[in-house]
Amino acid sequence: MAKQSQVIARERVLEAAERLFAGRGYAAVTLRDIGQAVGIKHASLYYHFPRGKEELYVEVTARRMQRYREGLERAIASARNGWYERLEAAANWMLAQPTMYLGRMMQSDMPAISDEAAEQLRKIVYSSLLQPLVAIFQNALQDNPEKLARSATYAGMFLSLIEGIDNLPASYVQGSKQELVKIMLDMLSNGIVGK
Amino acid sequence: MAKQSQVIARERVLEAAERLFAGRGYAAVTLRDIGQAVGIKHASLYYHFPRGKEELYVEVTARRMQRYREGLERAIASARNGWYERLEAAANWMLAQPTMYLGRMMQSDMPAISDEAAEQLRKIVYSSLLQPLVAIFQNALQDNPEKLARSATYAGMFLSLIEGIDNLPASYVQGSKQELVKIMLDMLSNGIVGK
DNA sequence: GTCTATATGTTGATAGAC
DNA sequence: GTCTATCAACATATAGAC
Repeated sequence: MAKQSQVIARERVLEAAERLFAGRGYAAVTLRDIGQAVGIKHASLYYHFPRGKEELYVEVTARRMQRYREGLERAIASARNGWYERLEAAANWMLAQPTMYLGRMMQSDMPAISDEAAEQLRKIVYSSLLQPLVAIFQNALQDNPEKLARSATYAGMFLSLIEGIDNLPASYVQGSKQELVKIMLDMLSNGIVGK
Repeated sequence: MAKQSQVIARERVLEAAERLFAGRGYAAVTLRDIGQAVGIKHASLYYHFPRGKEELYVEVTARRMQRYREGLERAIASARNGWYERLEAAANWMLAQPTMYLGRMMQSDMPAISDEAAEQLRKIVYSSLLQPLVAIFQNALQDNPEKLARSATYAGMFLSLIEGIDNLPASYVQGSKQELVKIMLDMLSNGIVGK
């Protein structure tokens, strides 16, 4: 194939790799898969990413998380100014995205790459996902110092619940995702059982 | 090595395989790893499990989940007879076990095995983890038909929260796991923010 | 029951031509 | 920039001796 612009070729590789890694995870995607998706041989990938698969994975994952964070912050900012509305906007936006596979990322992909790369990515992933949510809780809990200090914990719980909605089998979660978000937010507001 | 009792040899293989698969997941464990852990060559594993790695994985995972369910039910039964105490007992018991890696199991291991095996295991996993929890919610919500119908959803949310506690990085969850359980249960009782 | 030997496939990576 | 060719490493799995 004819020589292409350096930037364009590299960008096409990044896009294909991002789509594949995000969908199947680190180990299940081979360099040959990525090459095939772009239309080049896998050996040619080393021209753009001399250090190979891991370098490619780190770069696309970092990129993906940063874009995710931007989208999440935008979705939150565009909601009305109450904590309920902001959490609802965050949840609905996240559930409208392709599944994040956070569990696989943390429990399967990270252990498969070098410790340094994993540590770097873990920070990016959690700051991208959690910080926008932490801000909502901090704002909502201003009047309650004890709970305010637990904003990060609440944000983590919220994130876990979102992930759970994406993962639980359909047979266990009757109703649409939007309805589940309402149930979830109702729980965060008033509790389930009442003590 | 001398010939051993059929049952004993097979059992030793199962134990080693279970420990390895539970810790590292399906793809990251090789038959050589399992053979080495037992002290035999990997080819010998085919004597006990003629259909190879996948058969071994399915058998140990099903076994593990059934034992998990028994332990969970026992922990719940030994708690005092309120929903709060039962959920607390369930949570603390689960967090005292080795990490389940449910996300990895569902998002990485299952896609790596055959569809039939995956479907079979998914049912076992979710029934083992969720049914004991569903029973608690059903009991607690008897007086509220609308919420009672959502018992499975609540149980799923509870499970997601437990998983989340196991997964979130230490920097985001100050405090011990027991304290986190209290925070979580307080949220399930009364909500976080109050509407 | 466990061994050795081997078949067969896949993977990430490198070297060098064009 | 992309190619072909090749490599070493490692995987699952099978055949047959002991």
